[in-house]
Amino acid sequence: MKPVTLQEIADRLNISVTTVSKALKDYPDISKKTKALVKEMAKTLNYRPNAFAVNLRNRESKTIGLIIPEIVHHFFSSVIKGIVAQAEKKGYLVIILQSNESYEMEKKQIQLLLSQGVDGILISLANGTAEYNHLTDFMDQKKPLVMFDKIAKIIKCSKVIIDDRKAAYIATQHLIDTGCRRIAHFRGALLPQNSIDRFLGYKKALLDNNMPYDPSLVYICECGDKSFEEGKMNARQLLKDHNDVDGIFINTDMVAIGAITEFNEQGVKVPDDISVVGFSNWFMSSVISPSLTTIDQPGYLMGKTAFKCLYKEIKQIKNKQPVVFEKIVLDTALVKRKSTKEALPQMEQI
Amino acid sequence: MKPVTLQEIADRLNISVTTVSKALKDYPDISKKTKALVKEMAKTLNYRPNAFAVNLRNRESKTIGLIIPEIVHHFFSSVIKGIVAQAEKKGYLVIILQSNESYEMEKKQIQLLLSQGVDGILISLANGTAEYNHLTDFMDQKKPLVMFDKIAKIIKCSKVIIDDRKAAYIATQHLIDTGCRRIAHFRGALLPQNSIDRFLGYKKALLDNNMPYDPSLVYICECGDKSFEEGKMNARQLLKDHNDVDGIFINTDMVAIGAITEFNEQGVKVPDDISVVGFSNWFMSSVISPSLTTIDQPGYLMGKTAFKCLYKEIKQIKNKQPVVFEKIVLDTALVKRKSTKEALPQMEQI
DNA sequence: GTTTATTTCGAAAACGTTTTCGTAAATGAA
DNA sequence: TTCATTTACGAAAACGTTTTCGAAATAAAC
Repeated sequence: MKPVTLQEIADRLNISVTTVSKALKDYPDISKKTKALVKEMAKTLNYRPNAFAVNLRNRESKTIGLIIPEIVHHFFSSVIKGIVAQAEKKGYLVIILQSNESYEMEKKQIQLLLSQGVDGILISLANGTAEYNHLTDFMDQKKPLVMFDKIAKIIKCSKVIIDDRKAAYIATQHLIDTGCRRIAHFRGALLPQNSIDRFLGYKKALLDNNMPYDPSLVYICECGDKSFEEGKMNARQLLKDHNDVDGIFINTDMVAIGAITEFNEQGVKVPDDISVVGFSNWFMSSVISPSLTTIDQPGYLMGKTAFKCLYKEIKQIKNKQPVVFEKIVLDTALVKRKSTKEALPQMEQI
Repeated sequence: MKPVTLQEIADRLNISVTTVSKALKDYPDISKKTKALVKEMAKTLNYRPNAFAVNLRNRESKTIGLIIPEIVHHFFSSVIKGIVAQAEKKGYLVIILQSNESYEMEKKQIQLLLSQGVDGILISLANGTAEYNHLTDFMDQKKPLVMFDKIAKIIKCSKVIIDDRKAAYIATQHLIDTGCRRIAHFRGALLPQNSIDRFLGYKKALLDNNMPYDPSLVYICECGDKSFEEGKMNARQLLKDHNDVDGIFINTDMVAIGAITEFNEQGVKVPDDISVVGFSNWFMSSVISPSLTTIDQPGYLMGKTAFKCLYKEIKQIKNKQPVVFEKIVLDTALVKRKSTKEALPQMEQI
């Protein structure tokens, strides 16, 4: 009942462990006859190499770690799917951990992955992360780390992102193009780079259109697991504070859906009274009423790309080649739906 | 720059590897002084045990495998979250694989996990799975496997499920209680147990209420990643086939949302013309219009429970205790929303 | 027939840890 | 002092694999 080892095969064939090992790996210095014999025996005994021994010997686990802020999340679960699918193709397995947007957890988890001996890490930073020693600790072990979506500009490693600033600019411009003249912004937490960039894109679009930037129109939400409620609350507050707002660009779809729900309940017409643009293109956004105009964020592709990037670096390190860090920017697209009005004909076109 | 080992610590302190190992693990036959010395040195050198060596020696990886049909799925991602959280508490890491509802993939993935040396497997079966040798292969290695949600009755192992039949009965009864007299059912694929059970619950509710069971009112959908379209298609077909149907019990929320969308587009009023009850209670269901009456399925709890169950068995096997298989049935609840009418006063109550 | 090249195999070390068992030194009892 | 006990440590084997290196055995070349 014991698992069968190389020794077992060797004994049965009256040859050495060395020969068995080599035969199974098609070393050129083993005769065809022996190879056939060994492989047959391995098959009949249903031999499978002991991963622990292989790992120890080869100093690699064919396993990578993945840390994300939140698993129950349309975007992130799409990313997971992309990563897992691509990893499996290359014979890699993925260990998933959830930081819950907490720096402390993230730190612990990196240590955990380090002591588990993963070959690399893919990470999307927690909102609370402002220090990066845990990340550099990992990279100091000559192991690759690739950041995606929520990154830290300051850290030297490969990154897979979208152009948040540009996407936010386009989203805001769309509000302007469809007639909005006083546009609010529900931004994300203060630290994350993408939340900052989206805010900057929003601001730039206003200024480029000669519209004043008014800080009192910017509301903050953490975008954690209470996003929906945050959206409702912010919307309620906005209606109290400003009765002249006719458009909002919102950091993420779930918050936008909360806001739309609040507007619906209060009898505020979307888009006639207020237009709304979200961010991420959750599936849900296409089925709510009115359906949500939003920025499509390629989660699956981002996961796939991030793994490819990590894989490349794992290989480079293994082959003692210099690793060159990449910054890959994926395309986004504005998805026009019913939460914004039809675009007005532009002056230039008349 | 090499990772520090027990040997390194031993050399620096002029003691043996054995003593270092024992000191770090607080063996009683090492003096307090030596222990202190060793631990201090370990700390200053930032020693961390080589997981590969530990695994090899201890024959365990502190890692479990998780196979689910689909990652981008509200219910399953909730399950993942529950599993990962609970596993981390116990020092276990979770490797995730997605079967894509394919038996072939599922089989390959079990082999992969086996050769990776996971300590146990949690699995929710693919729709296509009708043979179970890959599962018994794994269990033959004296390693525990726990099934959840989509299970196979025939396999002897622990299971964490809900009472699908009862839940479906309650859902159908609710349609009857609110005045529906001709009730259709969009069922899931043919093989999965839960899809069968939900169908049986639907049927029994009809018969218990002296309503005829009409097979032509049962539509099948695969409930894969095309669920939304399936819901729309089935709804369209239903409207063509039967103009007298006034209620539908639908196997899963995403399909129900597709159906409601189709009804909305065709001007069929929900719930006035047709009432709809879904299954799972995706978050989305609370925000679509009309909001969806559905069965709440405790994903997070199911994940948590499944891991606990697996963990118990891992311990039992390690301690050479007999393992007793459990069948844990979690509670569900009917969530009444706007896609069904108010319940009629019952005769008995008048 | 001798030398050289080629083919085929195996001994042994290494990866880093854990644990059994033995033993020397220190302590206690007599 | 002597014997028994306790305390503190280390040698060595084991986990199963991979790879280097050397050595037979065979074939080829002269």
